[in-house]
Amino acid sequence: MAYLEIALNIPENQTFTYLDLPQDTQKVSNIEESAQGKLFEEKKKRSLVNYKAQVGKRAEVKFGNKRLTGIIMAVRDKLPEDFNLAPEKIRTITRVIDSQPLLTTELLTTARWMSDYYLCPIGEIVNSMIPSGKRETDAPGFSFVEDYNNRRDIKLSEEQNSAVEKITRDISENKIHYLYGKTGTGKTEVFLTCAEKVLKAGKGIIYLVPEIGLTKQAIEVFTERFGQTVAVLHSGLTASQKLSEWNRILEKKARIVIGARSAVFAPVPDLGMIIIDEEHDGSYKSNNTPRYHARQIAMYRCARNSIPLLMGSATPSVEAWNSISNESFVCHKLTKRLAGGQMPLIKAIDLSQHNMNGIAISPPLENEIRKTLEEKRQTILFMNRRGFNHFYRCNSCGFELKCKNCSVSMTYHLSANRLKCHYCGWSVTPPSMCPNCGSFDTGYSGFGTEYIETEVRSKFPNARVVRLDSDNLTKKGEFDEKIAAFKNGEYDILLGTQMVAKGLNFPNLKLVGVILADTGLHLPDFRSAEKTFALITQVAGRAGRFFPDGKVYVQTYNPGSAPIYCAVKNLTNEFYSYEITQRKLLGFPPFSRIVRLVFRSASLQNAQSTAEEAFKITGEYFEELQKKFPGQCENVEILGVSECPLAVISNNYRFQIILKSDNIAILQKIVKHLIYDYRRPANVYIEVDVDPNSLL
DNA sequence: AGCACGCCGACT
DNA sequence: GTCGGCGTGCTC
Repeated sequence: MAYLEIALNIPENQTFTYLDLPQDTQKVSNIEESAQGKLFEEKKKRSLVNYKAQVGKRAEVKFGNKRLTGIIMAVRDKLPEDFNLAPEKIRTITRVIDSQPLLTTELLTTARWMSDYYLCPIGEIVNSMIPSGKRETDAPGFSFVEDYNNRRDIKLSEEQNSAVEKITRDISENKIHYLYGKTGTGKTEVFLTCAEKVLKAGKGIIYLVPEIGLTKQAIEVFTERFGQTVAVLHSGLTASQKLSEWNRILEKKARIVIGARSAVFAPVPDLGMIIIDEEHDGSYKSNNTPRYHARQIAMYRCARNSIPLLMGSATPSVEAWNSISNESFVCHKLTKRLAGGQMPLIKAIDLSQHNMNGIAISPPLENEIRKTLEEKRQTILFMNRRGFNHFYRCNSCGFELKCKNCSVSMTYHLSANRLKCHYCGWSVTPPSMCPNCGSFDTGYSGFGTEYIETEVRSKFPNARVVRLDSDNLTKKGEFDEKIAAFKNGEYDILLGTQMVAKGLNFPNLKLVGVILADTGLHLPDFRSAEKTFALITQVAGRAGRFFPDGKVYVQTYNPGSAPIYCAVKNLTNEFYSYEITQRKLLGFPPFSRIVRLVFRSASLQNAQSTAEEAFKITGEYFEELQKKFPGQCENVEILGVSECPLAVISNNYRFQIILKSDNIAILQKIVKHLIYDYRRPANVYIEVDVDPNSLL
């Protein structure tokens, strides 16, 4: 009799023990499968086939009175010594689903590490790794370009060649390489050539792109280059299609996996390299449990497999820039623009110099749009995130009120008529007189996207306007359709959020307008400057690449703020050294580590009181640890309880506690104690976010 | 996560 | 007197 340890997708930090089915009901060998022929196929369709139990396969079990699918974590012939459940309670599994393990031992090791690091039950981890497909299908997820011989001969520049040479010099060494170069300097070609070399050495590759970067064109580039050996994992695939791609990878039929965040779990045998394109992109961080960062997982897998990790971006994350500076990443620079494109004219429009009462488009931008329309060329207007918050601002001097403790913008709360810091909870009554210049002309800033659309349509009644944001994109493929239509010249003005900022080339585009660069800047979030800088720089880079006579207009109330000034003037080094100094000063990553706890509930009282109880528990446990391990817990800060900047999301009230330290292990220990040894009220959900990407 | 069990308010 | 609210606890 074999006992199976099974991880189920439930929010409990434990596995469950089941009995394996008796041997004679198992269909083990392939010979048997083919001999049984039709009968086997029929049974397979009706999900009646059972396979030999093995670690990494899925098993169907009865749990309580429902059917669940779990992952086999261990197969044992005896119960463990410390097993303290009545043996008669152990049930027998319904069946083993897979003929071959879906999770390799390498991935199971990664899963256990993730469970510890991200403080998430192992069952939830392994279930987030595998595609949720129930049955395999033969339908491919995309169409192949059949011809291998079709490959164009691409000549690399000297810079590109030298980068490839250095990166692939030793591919059995765990080095982290960073390919830094502005848009248009040919990073993709370096990535592809490195991938090709690793492939030739008989090893597999994972190539990660941001969610919105995984477009039809991107997939075409890959399949054209590598043909059948490419597997694509993207959100457009059905669960079964994902599963069949997964199996092609396991069987080594596909050796290059391209995909968004979750493709970092691809079960590539003999993995030889992981490549992360657009490393700075926020979509690499998962926004639900487990809240992992694909870069972190990639680092772990590469270290364990002793293989290189290759990342690249024109606007590295501040963490990455810091690692480049202190030489823990090996940097390779690309400086020459290949297609001869040039930086477009970038101009900041200081909104405090214009009467912006009730309008979002300043006269200079309006004039430029008009000119562009007259020339029968196209305009893109970028709106940042929906303006959800209001910030105190002086209309005379542009002064904005920031928290004295945290240096983040204070958010106005109408109900309490107070300005609050969402980071530490400190609050003040809004001053009627500007503390900077004494003016009484103070107010609150913030735009809505619908409002801007209305304004554009009324200012340019004859222009054909299309809006692209995640709110109005419900149907799959609608994004591609609208983009294609704009490219075709069916529209004159494209209104979009950041999703339009990347990887798009429009031959007839002339003008790019950023409606309000400050929106991002004002978010009470330590990454807001970095994000603002990256957005403007990326927009400008794309623009210059595809339309040499193009113009980029950046509207702002803070033309002098570091991220906006540096982005507009193309002062990259200056921006990063400024931002790194700021982070050091305020003790933010990469100079500290953060774990964020969010308590959400439909009941405000429950959310708040649970957060306060948790605050007490973590505080007490921290004191205990201090006594037990003196000297190790010097730099721990527990901040809270405060309302989240996004205080209500889909009718759930949100409160947060922020734990900060330079020692992540201590924070993990404290939070582990809270979430696994304390029973929260059932109607309060605790989000645990290790290394949060934002504090909203 | 679901789902059952169990103890207090408004109704045929 | 019941029907049903959702708070607490368990599932191998």
